[in-house]
Amino acid sequence: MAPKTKDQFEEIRQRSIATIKEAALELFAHNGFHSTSISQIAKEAKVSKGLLYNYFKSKDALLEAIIVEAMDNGEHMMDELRKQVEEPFQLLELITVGTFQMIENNLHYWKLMTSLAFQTDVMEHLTASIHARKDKAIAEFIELFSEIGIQDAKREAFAYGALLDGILIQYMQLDDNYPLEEMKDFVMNRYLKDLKKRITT
Amino acid sequence: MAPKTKDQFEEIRQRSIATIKEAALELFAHNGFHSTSISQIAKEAKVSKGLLYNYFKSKDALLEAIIVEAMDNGEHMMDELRKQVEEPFQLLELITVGTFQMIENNLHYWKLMTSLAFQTDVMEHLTASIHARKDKAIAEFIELFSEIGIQDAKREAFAYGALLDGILIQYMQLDDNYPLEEMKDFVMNRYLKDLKKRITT
Amino acid sequence: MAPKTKDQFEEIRQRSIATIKEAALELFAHNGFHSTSISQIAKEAKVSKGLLYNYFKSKDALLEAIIVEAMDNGEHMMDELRKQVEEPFQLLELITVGTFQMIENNLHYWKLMTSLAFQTDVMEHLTASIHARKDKAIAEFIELFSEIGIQDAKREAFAYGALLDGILIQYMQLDDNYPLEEMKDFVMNRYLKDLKKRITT
Amino acid sequence: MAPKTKDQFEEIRQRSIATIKEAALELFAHNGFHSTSISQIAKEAKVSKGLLYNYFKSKDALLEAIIVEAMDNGEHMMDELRKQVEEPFQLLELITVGTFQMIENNLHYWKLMTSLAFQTDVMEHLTASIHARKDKAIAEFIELFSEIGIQDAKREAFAYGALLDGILIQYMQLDDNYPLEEMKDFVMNRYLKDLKKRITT
DNA sequence: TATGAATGAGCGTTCATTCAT
DNA sequence: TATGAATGAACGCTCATTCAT
Repeated sequence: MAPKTKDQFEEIRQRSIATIKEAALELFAHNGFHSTSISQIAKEAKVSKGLLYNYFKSKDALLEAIIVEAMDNGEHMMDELRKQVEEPFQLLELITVGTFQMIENNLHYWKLMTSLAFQTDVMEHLTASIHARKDKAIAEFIELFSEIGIQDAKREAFAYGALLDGILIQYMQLDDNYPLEEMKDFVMNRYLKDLKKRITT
Repeated sequence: MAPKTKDQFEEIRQRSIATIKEAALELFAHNGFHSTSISQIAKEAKVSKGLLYNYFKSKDALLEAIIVEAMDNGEHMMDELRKQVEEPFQLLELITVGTFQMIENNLHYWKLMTSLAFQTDVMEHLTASIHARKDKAIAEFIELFSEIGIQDAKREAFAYGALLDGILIQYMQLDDNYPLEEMKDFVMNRYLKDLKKRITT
Repeated sequence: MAPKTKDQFEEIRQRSIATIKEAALELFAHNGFHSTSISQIAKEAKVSKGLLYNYFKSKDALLEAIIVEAMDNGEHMMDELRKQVEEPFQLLELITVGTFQMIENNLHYWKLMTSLAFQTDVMEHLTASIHARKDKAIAEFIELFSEIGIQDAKREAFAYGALLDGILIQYMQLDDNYPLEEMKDFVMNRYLKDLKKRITT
Repeated sequence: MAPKTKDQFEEIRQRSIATIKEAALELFAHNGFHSTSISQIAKEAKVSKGLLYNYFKSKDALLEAIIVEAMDNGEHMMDELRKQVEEPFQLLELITVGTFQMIENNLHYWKLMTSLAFQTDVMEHLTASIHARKDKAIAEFIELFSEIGIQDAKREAFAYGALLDGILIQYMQLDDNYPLEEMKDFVMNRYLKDLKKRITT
């Protein structure tokens, strides 16, 4: 007879929200944002459309929640790495390896994120906070190059970032036809080695 | 009132087709593929929806025609460059400069192409011919590196391609916040210089 | 923790019911019946939707309860006036003044009531009791004219009622653009005066 | 093989628009604006929902079109009356009779209009032009009283308008229980007669 | 070749109502 | 008594596509 406690409700809420986000991510990633309907998501999450709208006030808001969660995860990973290693060059290496792993482990998800980044019609509805966080990440990356002692840190940071992004993007498009291992080797054993050589001298 | 000749009809056809493709490209580029309706395209092209469907059997087919035309233009540009310069390294430099120019001159268009490349829901309807042509372009690019005399041509070609793609993609996303000139300078005066040094030695 | 007595429960019930009705009236009056949702009412009343449905079996029933309460209040006011004055013509004057005051004090509320009176889709679900009470009020009004000694009481009562209703309705629609004071003066100092003259002669 | 002519298209358009407006008016009047769905209207008009939206960009716009048409008709009627009679008092008599006829002939429609006038949630979406036209009608009505030679024309015009509105509103609510014929007689043979007496003296 | 009226499936979204606790 | 998660039917609206002319 007694109503459910606040904690019980909160647990139910969180479970539903998580289920819905998982279903949405799965479908967005495989079929694209525009080609995925709310009905599909609700069905995949085994939940009514109405409930979905209890938790997310629009399809855009649902997408945004997913993106924000992903950014949180990414930032969390970075923080963890930073805690584990003090030495900045080593940190850069770890970040590089970690980035490759992230994409390989979740290819569909990153394809989604990449496509979204270029779909202005979708992105312009997302809050400014997302852009702010991207800017912050870039600044931190440049700062890292600075700490390493690289001359012209900004330029080198952008160049290195471009190289990584380029590799990952080509990998996303060519899949198994892309020589990912070779390129990883190139980055770790050539590009980064060269970079190190230039500092220490 | 005189009956039109076959040639006259053909000319009308070609003009209509071109007008429609231009209107569609304009709208797709600025508003996105999914956010652009056939009605909008027809109105922009000052043509009826019926006529549009006379020439393109579906929205997807219209998109495909646009992409194919763009690839034709790109390939044509490459052929022209190849005719103008014999020396392979100089050709690489020209291709690099030309690529930067292309993106800068038509930012919206390239954002569209890039976003499409990652939207599996749209791309999977496009014919295999597109993939074939992309593969061919990559092969030719590797071949160019080979001609230049670079060791490990495939790896270096991919790396260079990744660097360029990465720069352009970051530019597309950051717009005016991106240090494009610096990065162009980096590519032309550092990366390519280094590359050249390695051959001649 | 002591178990509540029956009276305590009843008091809680009555307080909840009153709070809900007040919240609903406020929202119906300002936003309209169809444009007000049960969720909004529950939130405004700081009560759960479930509780609301404990007390009112549907949205329509809630509306009906509000209307019935309003009619009760109106009838109560009339009874009070009748107790205070014996002389019928004076009573008519008081009723007239009171009616103007009622509408001026609660414009939104009376707009709601008026609009409802013409919305067959809403009203047809309300019980017959409302119509019965309206008929009774009309009969009493005619009776009052009869007591005053007016010839052709029914006709005159309807005419006077129409005049008042018309003024109030136009006031509701024109708001500040309506010469309400002038019209009140017209009713009290012309129409009623004429009426009186006709009796006493 | 030839496309339809402009005129043919226009005729088709006008026929469809008229059919849809008729169906919508019928349903709005009997069931209310909010309780009538676009689907119902489309079905009643034997037309697809899509076509309805070809001609009316929203449900609100459809309602507005209906109201505007009605106002046009009303104004047209007034103009016709004005052409037929020069003498202002006689014109007032004709307007009065015409108004009664209008409401009697189309009771459901006027119930709709009246209910809408009090539903702020619906009305606020309608253009200002409607309010402007109402203001103009009021001004002309006052002007007519002025021409008749009535002292205090504004006040008398408002009072007479209120009386008519009041009668019609009560008639709309009481239907067959309302002594409409008696009230018409009251207006024509008492109220208007009194009015006339006051001028000529 | 060319038109645009017409369709209908499906979209994102809302909301009165139910129910386990 | 009291909660709010959950439902699902229905809503207003869009749009790729068809077709008679």
